[in-house]
Amino acid sequence: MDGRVNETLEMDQEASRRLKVYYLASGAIAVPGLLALLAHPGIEVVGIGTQPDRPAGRKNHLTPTPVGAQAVQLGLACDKPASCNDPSFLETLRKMKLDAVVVVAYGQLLKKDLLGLPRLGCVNVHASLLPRFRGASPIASCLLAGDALTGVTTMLMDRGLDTGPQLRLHPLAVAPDETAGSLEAKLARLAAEILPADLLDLASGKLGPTPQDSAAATLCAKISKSEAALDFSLPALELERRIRAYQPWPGAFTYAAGPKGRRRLVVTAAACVPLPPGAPPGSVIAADKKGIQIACGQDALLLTRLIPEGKGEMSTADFLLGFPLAAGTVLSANPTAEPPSP
RNA sequence: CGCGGGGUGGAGCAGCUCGGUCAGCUUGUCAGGCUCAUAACCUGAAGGUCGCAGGUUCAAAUCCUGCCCCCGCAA
Repeated sequence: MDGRVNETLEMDQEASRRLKVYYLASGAIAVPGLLALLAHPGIEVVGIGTQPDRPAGRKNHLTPTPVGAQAVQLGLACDKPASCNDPSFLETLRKMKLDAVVVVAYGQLLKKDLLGLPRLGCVNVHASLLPRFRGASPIASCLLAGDALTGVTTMLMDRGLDTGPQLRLHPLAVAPDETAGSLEAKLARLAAEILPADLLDLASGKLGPTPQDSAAATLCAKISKSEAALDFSLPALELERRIRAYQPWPGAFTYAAGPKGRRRLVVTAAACVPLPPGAPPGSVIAADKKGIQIACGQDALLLTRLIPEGKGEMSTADFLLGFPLAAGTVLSANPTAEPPSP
């Protein structure tokens, strides 16, 4: 390549000072960070790696990860190793003489050889204030817990799951109506803002790793779809948090019986309203322009927006115009039988 | 070729199996009325190429073919 010659000539200039990083990431939350690094004059992104394309979507077509898709859009090459610990992939990285590997929502564990490969190590951006919510679902977990504050943490990776020494914590306030989707977008933006500086500060020695307080650590597991079934025997407060935490995925849902049979409803917005105990959980207290009010284990949940199966998102008021729900109807997460089932 | 639902006045739906007063219902908008007042009630009005393009037919929202878009499941 001709470019390489020029690069060499300018080595003594800024080129030699540019931090050479490899970006290893998959999820949407990692996309703004990639763009930020690409745009930063002090950083050279020498490669991008992501998880292999997987069958996804309604046609089960092979689909790239959000990061992979972004790379295509930018016209950049993108590695998709089946495993990032494969010797052949490690060899590719070694040749790049990397200062750092940046890992954001990648989805694979990095093993010892890879962790020790870059000069400065592997830097991870995690979507919580560590050591709280180590693991796979920090964003949803934060909403489920009702935390008012979360953020992103940069850390040097070690062999544990989000256990490496932290570099910096960057807090972010959680809005009362925050959903996993909105929070992810905010955290992605925050990550993009702070990532270049944290990397450069690490390189210059301005920033050093601090061990996490493991005693205060909490773990969060991957979300399973079954969690998204609304169990109205729980308190309304709890359910309202779930609706936000599981939005847009997997989508908190229930079923309602209508003229055409049971219909799956994904609830996208709801509010808690006080209700004296007594009504059976899941029963409709009222269904009007304000929404569908449903009795819960404690208080009631006012559903205000939902996605009926096969339709787009709509307000419950609109939904009711074409799907009348009488007070007393019982909603259940069980798709087949009536509530009193085996 | 993973399974399935849907695109009908601004919004949510019915009608499609058995083509022909079916362009209907609820809601919203506007006007008028009732009322101390109203998100309540009554009367009236405006507003639609029935997703797009072909085809069959005397006649298609309704049957046939192709395409576009949206959504639930699964992954």
